[in-house]
Amino acid sequence: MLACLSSLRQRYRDLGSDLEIRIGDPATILPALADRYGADAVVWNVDYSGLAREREAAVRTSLRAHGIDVTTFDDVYLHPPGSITNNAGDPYAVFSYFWEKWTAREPDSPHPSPSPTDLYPVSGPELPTRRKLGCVPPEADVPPGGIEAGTERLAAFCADAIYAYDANRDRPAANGTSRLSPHLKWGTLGIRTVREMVDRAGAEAPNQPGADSCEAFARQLAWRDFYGHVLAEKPDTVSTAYRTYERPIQWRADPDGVQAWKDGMTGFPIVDAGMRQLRREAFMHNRVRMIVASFLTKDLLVDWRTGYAWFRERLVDHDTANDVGGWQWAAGTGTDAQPYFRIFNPTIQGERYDPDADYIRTYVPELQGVATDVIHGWNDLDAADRTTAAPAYPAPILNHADRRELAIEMFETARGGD
DNA sequence: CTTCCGTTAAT
DNA sequence: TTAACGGAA
Repeated sequence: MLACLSSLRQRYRDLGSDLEIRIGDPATILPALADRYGADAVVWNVDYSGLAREREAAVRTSLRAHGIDVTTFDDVYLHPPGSITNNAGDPYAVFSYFWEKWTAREPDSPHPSPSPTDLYPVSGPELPTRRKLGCVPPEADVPPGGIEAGTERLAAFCADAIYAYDANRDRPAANGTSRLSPHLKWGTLGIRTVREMVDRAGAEAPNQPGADSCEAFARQLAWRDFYGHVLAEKPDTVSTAYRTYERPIQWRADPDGVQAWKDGMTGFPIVDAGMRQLRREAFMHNRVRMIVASFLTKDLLVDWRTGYAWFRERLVDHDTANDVGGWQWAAGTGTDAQPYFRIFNPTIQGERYDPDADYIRTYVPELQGVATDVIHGWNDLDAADRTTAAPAYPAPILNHADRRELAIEMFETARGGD
């Protein structure tokens, strides 16, 4: 966020103005600023979460009371929440049909930047420090932020890696994802610009697999729009289940298990690698996000909201709609008709998506010199062999097969069975 | 025009 | 298991 503010401030300075930064209640600060500069109107892009909408309503009321006009734009999504419905006019609860409608719809072109006339010579307080903002995690090694970094990342991705996206996207060691999520979250890339570049890459694709790969990436942009639709339609789903069961799901309290999960000390290598990447980089590969989410909810049997809160605190790309959507999907309380008993096996996931265990070794130093089959077989090794292979790495903290049975039972009970 | 199935497919 | 569709009733 600080890198983004710094980048935006530089843009205004280059134009002979500045960015004025205030911290506090926008319903008080914005009318005061508008008065001070004699502004007729305040303009912003709409945010769609429940809290954001409450905030906006308060700011709007306050500005109107001061006789100041408000204009808002839909800028976050390609197709704004509510704009895509099923044939009955209702919101979609399943992605695949949403995707059909989404692809059939012509997207807007990028909007031109406002022309810089009548800029004021403002001077606000300096950027706050990470420490002053209470940044968590202060130690994380985050990628460069800001408009320039975002533009560079998009250009680099669309020039090359996007053609291998479909082949690499589920291989965390390949690092083949776009890494655009922080820029989409912080607004340092416009979604229409992203879509335009992706479409252009698709049109210029050297072959059919390349074009299909670009479409596979566009599908991820559609997921983002989909979860935006879902959250705007049901803002309560930030804290309550999208799908309700007959009885409340009996999640467990397991503070030790949750701590091991957060620390990357569960003894399931792919889970631990993901959780440590999160601490180290404030980022996690998306395939691994699904694996760790399944582990928390279906192996530790802990409420998805505990996991969501941790992601919200640690992820540089935390986005309410995406993270709530993803967590509820993994927990079996969300959109997309899924058999509730579909539970990830962390060992099989590790073998399938990190076959050479390179991702695991990158983030779990205790396993650095350990053979691939020993890493993937960690669950079945006996204690003596574990100690020999990697004395500092923990034994599995639970039995997946047992927990899988308990998870199924937990959902059977919630459905109203015995 | 509404409701009732059969079909399809699901990060 | 179930949303969504679409043709049949």
